[in-house]
Amino acid sequence: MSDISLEDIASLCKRRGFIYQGSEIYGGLAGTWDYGPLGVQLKRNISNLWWKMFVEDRDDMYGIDAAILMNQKVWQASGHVQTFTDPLIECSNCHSRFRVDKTLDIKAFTENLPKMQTQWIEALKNPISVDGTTPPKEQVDKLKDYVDAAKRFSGPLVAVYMNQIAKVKCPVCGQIKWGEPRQFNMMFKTTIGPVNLDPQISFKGDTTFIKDHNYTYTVEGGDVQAASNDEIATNTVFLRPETAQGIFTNYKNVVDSLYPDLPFGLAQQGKAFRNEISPRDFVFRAREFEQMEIEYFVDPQKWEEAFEMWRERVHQWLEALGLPQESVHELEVPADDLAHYSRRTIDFEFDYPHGRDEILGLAYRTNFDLQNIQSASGKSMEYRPKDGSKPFVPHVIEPSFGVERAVMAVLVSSYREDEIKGEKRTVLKLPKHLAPVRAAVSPLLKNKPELIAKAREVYAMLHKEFGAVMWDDNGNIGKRYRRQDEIGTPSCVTIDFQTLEDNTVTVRDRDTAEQTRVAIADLIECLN
RNA sequence: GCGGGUAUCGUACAAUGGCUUCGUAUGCCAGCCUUCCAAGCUGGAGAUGAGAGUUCGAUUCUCUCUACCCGCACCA
Repeated sequence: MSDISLEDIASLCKRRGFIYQGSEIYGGLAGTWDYGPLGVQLKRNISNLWWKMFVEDRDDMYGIDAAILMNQKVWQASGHVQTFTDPLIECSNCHSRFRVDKTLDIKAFTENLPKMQTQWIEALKNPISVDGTTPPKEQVDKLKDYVDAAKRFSGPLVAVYMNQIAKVKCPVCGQIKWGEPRQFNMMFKTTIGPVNLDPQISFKGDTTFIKDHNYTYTVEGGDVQAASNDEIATNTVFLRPETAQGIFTNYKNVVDSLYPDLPFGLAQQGKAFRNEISPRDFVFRAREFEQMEIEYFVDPQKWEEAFEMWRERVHQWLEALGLPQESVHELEVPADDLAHYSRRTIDFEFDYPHGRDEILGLAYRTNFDLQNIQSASGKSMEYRPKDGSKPFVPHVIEPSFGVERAVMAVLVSSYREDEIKGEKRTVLKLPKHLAPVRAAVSPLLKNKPELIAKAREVYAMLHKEFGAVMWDDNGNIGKRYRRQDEIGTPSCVTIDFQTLEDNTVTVRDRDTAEQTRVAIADLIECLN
């Protein structure tokens, strides 16, 4: 990538009304971003293009728009509740998971930690094993992992990780094969209805049980103790961490109402929320973001051809965004890194200023989600082929897109600093179909009423045709061109004295700075 | 979450324990001027992220918080 920095982009975005820090006036809120007039137009142009390419232009695709708030069972069935809880460690042997801070005694390790870290770091500098030979690479790498983990986690987490060395056994299987401790819960929680309802009180012997929405208390001899805050209250709902589940939960509705031929897909655009530990890199990783997702339902025998079809479509999409081919990379996720539900995944990556990073994903999710819904709801997710052959639960190919990541990639790849006649300029070479302002209309001079009047006519005409057309009579003509360059306006239309005589205008091109004389009658066609 | 850095008009930078509380450029607003690539003139609005502390006095020193950037980690 070039030497464009994220700060250059962020600065331009703020200065020209694309993107602002969320809640900025109150000091901001980490991981949130607000779109200004130009930003929202750019973003919409991108998501509208997506909708057109993947829904409207296809016979096998249908749109839906599910609620953000969904029954908590959605997230229980999908596995999100289970895996998105407090810091956990997993036993790699029996896959039991434990609350790091509750399950294990950690005092001894905490005390020994600094010493152990020092020893490890020293050992890494000169990796020689007890018998004087160089240890195998895997062993050294493993040791590096330990040190990384030690640096990464503080307090109880580190301590638990130390258990690997300190021979604390898994309470379930007795083995010592702990994975890394992890913070799992990334779902935002909220509550439906009033929270402080009257608690239910019951008695048994000398003990009083008080249960309200979030806690069960036991009262013995005057002490009240929280006995459990682990269970999810019935009025708890989660903000969706992905839009995909809104599609899966409506699969049956769509089949029942439209009965599309297989294969078919459902598409959805919408906000999703993740409580990221550290939002980063401008809008790349935010706590509130927008996804565009497709679940494409297929006969399990035919998943590979569908996968290849989408892989090709994804490339067409990236091309339509105007991203340079050399900045886009496919990363085949290795089998042992695949999510448990996936049998194949390709991450599509883009060269952002902060490094190569994921812009979208393409995953074969098998029938994992529909199967889960079927078991959890007790309702059949089977598809009955119209030829009378045996019903089955369809498998799924999932292309998943992040809107902000697309916006950012488009901005990055169109941002240029070049020169016109020895003067520096900043220009966004946005594809014409994405530019927030399609064209700007200017009277050559601001103090000549006849020019203004004519320019207003032209502006009205173009505004009616394209909508996103800007009137600009600020400063002199050169300034206006530069201003429009900076926001990526592809064409500037200028009304001069010749216009008054022959009804032609000059159209100035953003990229070449060349001007052509065009009859007003041909203008719309010319700008198209 | 860990470590490092930053925070001054919209933007990019400057300066200062006080004196009239802050300069420059650009942008912005009003007016004039201007016949195609950031010309010029006049006038104007606009800032020390938030909160505490030290001090006679803090934008400046200290602490806390918040946000962003960089390096890790995380990204199911």
